[in-house]
Amino acid sequence: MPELPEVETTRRGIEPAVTSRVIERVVVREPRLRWRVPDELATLASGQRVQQLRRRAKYLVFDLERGSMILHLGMSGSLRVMPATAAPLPHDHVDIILDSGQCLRFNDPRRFGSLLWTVDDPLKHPLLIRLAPEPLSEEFDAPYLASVAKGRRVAIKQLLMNSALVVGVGNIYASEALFHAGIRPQRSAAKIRQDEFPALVRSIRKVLRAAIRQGGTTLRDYVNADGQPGYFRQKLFVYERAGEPCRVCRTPIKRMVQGQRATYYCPKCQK
DNA sequence: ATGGGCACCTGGCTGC
DNA sequence: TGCAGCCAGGTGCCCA
Repeated sequence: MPELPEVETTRRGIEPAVTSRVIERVVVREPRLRWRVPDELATLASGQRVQQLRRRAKYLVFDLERGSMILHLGMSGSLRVMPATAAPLPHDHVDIILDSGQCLRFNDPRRFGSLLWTVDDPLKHPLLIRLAPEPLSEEFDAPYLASVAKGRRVAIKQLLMNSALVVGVGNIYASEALFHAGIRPQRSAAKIRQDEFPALVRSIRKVLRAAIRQGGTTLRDYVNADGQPGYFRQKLFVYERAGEPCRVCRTPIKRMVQGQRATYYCPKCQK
């Protein structure tokens, strides 16, 4: 599910409810997520005040006084703020119960999400340490993208989804950014011209920022901290629009498969 | 080092 | 109505 805009929307929605609150207890109803939720997490996190809630790529990092929780929403996860007394529904795997009487409830039908614990610098965690720069940071610019694309024979769309090179861009926003940059998804990264990188970087940033403004994209499962969907779906130019007219030139949008993932593009607008 | 394919899991939809 | 088959916002791991 969630790509950077949905994770960032979740972070912003949850932050006011958790920052400076004490975690009273953690209820793990289903520990079998992508990685088993550590048995000791509930005990170690309980009684600790939340110092800050950060996002790194598609991970949420809850920094406590001693240790951090690292949470990933996977494909179908969502995190909501609600009264701790609310009855749990199917796939409500974890509750983080706060001293405010509210809880953060983690729901994830497919269980591709994860909830981990570390007492070290969370950014040095094995899952986070190799992540590329944030696409909305200054570090991510045309010379950077050109340098990581150099000599890479993979398709540019798959390169954009490689978290060692670019983070936060998943299946929706890779297709969307390439549309706005006028680049065909199947072109080899090595064959992107130098003069195309600035437009591609601008498109990635523009699409991610615009999606955050709309509260992300809801296709199926995703809801924000208040249980509301994101509204960026209405602003998608190609994703899940196969056969429909391009919003710019009316040519039917095409669908193809790359690396076992659907890719959408306009055969006329994208070269 | 790079790239391709598989695995993990549940649920919704399509078409026979 | 039932059911097989396909598809879905991610990503670590294994293999060539």
